[in-house]
Amino acid sequence: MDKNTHEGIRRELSVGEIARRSGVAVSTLHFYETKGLIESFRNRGNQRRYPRSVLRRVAVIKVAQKTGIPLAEIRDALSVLPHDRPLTAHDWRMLSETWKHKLDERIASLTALRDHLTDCIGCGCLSMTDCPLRNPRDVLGESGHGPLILEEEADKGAS
Amino acid sequence: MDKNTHEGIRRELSVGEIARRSGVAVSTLHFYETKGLIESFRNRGNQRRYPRSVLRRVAVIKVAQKTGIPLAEIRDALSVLPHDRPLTAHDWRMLSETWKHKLDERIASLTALRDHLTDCIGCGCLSMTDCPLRNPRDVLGESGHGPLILEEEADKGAS
DNA sequence: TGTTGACCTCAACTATGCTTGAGGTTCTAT
DNA sequence: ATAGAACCTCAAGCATAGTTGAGGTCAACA
Repeated sequence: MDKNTHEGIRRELSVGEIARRSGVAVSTLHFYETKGLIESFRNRGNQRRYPRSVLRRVAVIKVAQKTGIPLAEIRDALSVLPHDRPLTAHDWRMLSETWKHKLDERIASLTALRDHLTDCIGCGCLSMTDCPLRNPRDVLGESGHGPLILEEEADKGAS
Repeated sequence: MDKNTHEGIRRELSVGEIARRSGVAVSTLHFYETKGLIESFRNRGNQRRYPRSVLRRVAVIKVAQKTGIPLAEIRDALSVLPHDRPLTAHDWRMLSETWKHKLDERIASLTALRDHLTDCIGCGCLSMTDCPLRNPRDVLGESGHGPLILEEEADKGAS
């Protein structure tokens, strides 16, 4: 009677239910699974079944994404936590504090950029040597491609 | 004598020179050209030549990118400006003010997110209905995919 | 029992922002 | 004149974050 059908107390949720409850597409859940962010087991018909804890996990993933953390990093952060038990308050504190720091850094970078931009709206120099907007040292190390060789607009002699 | 060779007064720069002076790769300049962000003319051997004004243009592109503006939008913003004359102080003020506003918004979003995160570090609820972190209304409309249908964790009856 | 919706896999496609490589040409210095 | 650097085009590849579609199976309700 009412074990895993109709409505009732279900500990196992299907992919469609997770999708509806978490607000992400079914294809995204499949995708997250291939990337190791979430896990499922299968029922005898090979359909995915999830423990309720995956709902929390997906919620955490979405929050982390909003802060700008790439999926691979989210996966690594979550990888220390077992898939089959809900995240504890402690787990969440660890994760959210780490991510908050990163977010703080991102905000600081963008704020610095904005301040430079504000200063430079009046001047418009964009000099590679002088303008803080052009200086790659302080603002946003978003791509780790190593230092660019920045030769300068050294020939000021052009008429 | 010394017209376009060796060193001297060159108004026309090759792609390699632009790359060195602006700090972007040659391939990137080609790419920007295909995307309509910059333009070049050709010498009689079919090699690209650029007016010096493209240096400023590339500088502006890089700054805009740092603020998180996608290339297509940068292209549109720059499209109203002629390629063959340097950006004026006025041009720059228009562009940088627009971008500053967007940057302000981004910062505001991220700051709101961080504040929610700070609040939620202690609670860890992540409730879809109650938690500001889960509420999609205020934070970061980064993807314009339309509103998600967010059904809720409505069955609180699970043991 | 039958139909229909939900599910399965796997490959291919989207978009952004480039880089890399092959195969060939041009420029510049000596 | 010739070597080598710099340039050309075009196609393919990479990384991120997914979506879409084809072809087929399963589950749940009537």
